[in-house]
Amino acid sequence: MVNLDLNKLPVARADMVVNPCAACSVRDLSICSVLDEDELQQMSEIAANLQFSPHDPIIDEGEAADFLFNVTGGTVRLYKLLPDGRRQITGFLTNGDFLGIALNDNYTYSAEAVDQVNVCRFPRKKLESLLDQYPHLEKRLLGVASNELVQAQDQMMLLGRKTAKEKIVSFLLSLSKRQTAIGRAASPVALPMSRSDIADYLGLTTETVSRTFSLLKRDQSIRIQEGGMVALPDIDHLTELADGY
Amino acid sequence: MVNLDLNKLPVARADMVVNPCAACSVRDLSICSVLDEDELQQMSEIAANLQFSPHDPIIDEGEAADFLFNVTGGTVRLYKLLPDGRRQITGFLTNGDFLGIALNDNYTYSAEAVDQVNVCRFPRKKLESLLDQYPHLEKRLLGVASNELVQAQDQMMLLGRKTAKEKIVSFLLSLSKRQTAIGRAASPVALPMSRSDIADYLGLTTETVSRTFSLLKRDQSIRIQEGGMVALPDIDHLTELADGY
DNA sequence: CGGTGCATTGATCAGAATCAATGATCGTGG
DNA sequence: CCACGATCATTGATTCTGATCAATGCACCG
Repeated sequence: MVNLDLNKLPVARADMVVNPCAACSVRDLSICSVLDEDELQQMSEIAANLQFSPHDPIIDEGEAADFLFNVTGGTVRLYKLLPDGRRQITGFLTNGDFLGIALNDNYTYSAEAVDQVNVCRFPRKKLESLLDQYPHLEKRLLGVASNELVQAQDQMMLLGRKTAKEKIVSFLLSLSKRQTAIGRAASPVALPMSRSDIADYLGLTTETVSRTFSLLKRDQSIRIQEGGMVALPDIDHLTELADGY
Repeated sequence: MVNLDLNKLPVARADMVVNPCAACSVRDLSICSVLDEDELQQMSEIAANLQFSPHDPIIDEGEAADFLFNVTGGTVRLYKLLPDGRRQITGFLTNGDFLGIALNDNYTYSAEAVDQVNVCRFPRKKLESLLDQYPHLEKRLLGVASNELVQAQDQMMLLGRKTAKEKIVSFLLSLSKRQTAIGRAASPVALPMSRSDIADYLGLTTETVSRTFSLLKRDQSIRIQEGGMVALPDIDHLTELADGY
C-alpha cells in the first residue's frame, strides 16, 4: 500500500492500489526504468504520491534531507538565495527528473512547484537501503548525477560568458531538446515559468528577459503562439546564435 | 606492474614497483580511500602515473573518453570554449580530486595543467569493471559526484548573482576551505593560477580581477605575501563579504 | 640587456541593471 | 457580467558595473 501523506493531497488512481509504479507514466524516463517488476513493487511500497500547486514549497534549503523525489508531472524550480534576497535558480525539473541526488544530511537548495506538480516521494533511508540492495539502481543514479554535472558545466558557461541574447536562445533550445527527449516536437516550446524565473535562471533581470524576447520576435527568430508557446522556426540558426558564431 | 606510458614521463618511485597505491600520498583524499589492500592492488595494476608541465593538455573536449584520472599533485583547470574563444573554467582540481566523472563517450570539457601536475590514470573500461565488482567504490564515486553537484550549484549562484568583489572573496574562501580540508592552515592561501584563469573561472576579465584584488588590499581585507600567497586576516569578515551581507 | 608574458592602473564605453510608467491578463467579488 | 485590484509583462529613460581599449610596470630568462 502506498504511504499516503495527509498533509498534501495524494494522487489517487485505481491502478495505484496494486502497484502504482507499474502504471507510472514517467517510468521509462526516471531511475525506475532499470527496475524489474519485483524491484518496482518494492519501490512502490516506500513511495508516496504527492501533488503541489504553483508556488508550494517542496523542499527548503537547510532542512533535514529526509526525502528524495521523482517528478512525475509539472515543473519544479530549484534555487538558492543570498541573505539579501538575490535568487539563483539552478535548474528546472520536469517529467522523470530526480530531485535530491546530493546525499547530504541537509538540502543545499530549495525547490518549489512552478505549476501543478506531481511527485513520487521516497524516504531517504529506505531508498538508500534499496540502493545497497540493487547496484544497478545505484549505477543508474550515478549516470543521472553525471548527466547533471555535464548540464551544470554548460550552465556555468552560459552564466559566466554568454550575452543576454545567447542566454535566452540557449535556454529555449535546452527546453526544445528536453521536449524531443520525451518524444515531443522540438517546436513550439512550452514556457510554464515566469519571466522572473527565467531571469533568475539565466543571471538576468526580468526586464532584460522581456526585452530580449521582443528582440528575437522582431528579427523573426522566434514566434509567440497562443498559450505562451514559443515557436522556433529555424533551430539551426538559433543554435548558432546560442554559441555566438 | 604499473602500466607505464612512454609519451609522458611517469613518476617512478621505488615503492611503486610493489604497490604504488599503498604509498599514495593522496589516498585518503581520493576515491581509493574506500579500498582495502587487495582492491588497492587491483587499482594499481590498471593505473599509470603521469606528469604534466604547465599548460600541457590533459584531456580535450570532444575526444574519446578512454581514461579517467586522479589528481595526485599540482592544480588542473577544467574548461569549455565557445567558438569565438571565450573560455569558462568550470573548476580547478587538486590533490585527490577525480577527473572524468561524467561517463559520456566523449569528454565534454578540456583539462590542462596549471602548474606541475601528477595524475594517476585509469583506462575507463577497466575502471568500470572494477566499479561493477566493488559497489562500495561505485558508492564512493556517487558521493564524489554528489559533492561536485553541490559545488556546481554554488558556482552558479556565484556566476549569476554575485558582484565582482563577492566573486573574488568567495573564490579565496573556497581555496581556503579546500586547504583546511587537506589539513593545511586556512590562511595564507596559495594561488597557482594566473589572473586570467581566475577571471575565466569567475566570469570576469583579468583587469577586473586585478582591480578587485587591489581594492581588497586597500581595505585590508587581504594581504599579499611573498610567493603570491594571499593572507586572509579575518575570515568571518570575508565570509560576510562573500554573501553580500 | 632586451624581450616576453603577466599584472596593474587609467580612460572610456557598453551591456545590462535600475528606476519608472504603462499595458495585459486573470481571478474575484459586487 | 463587468469592474476592480493584483500580478506579471512590456517598454522607456537613465545609471552603473564591469568590459574594452590602452599604457605602463614588473619579473623572469635567454
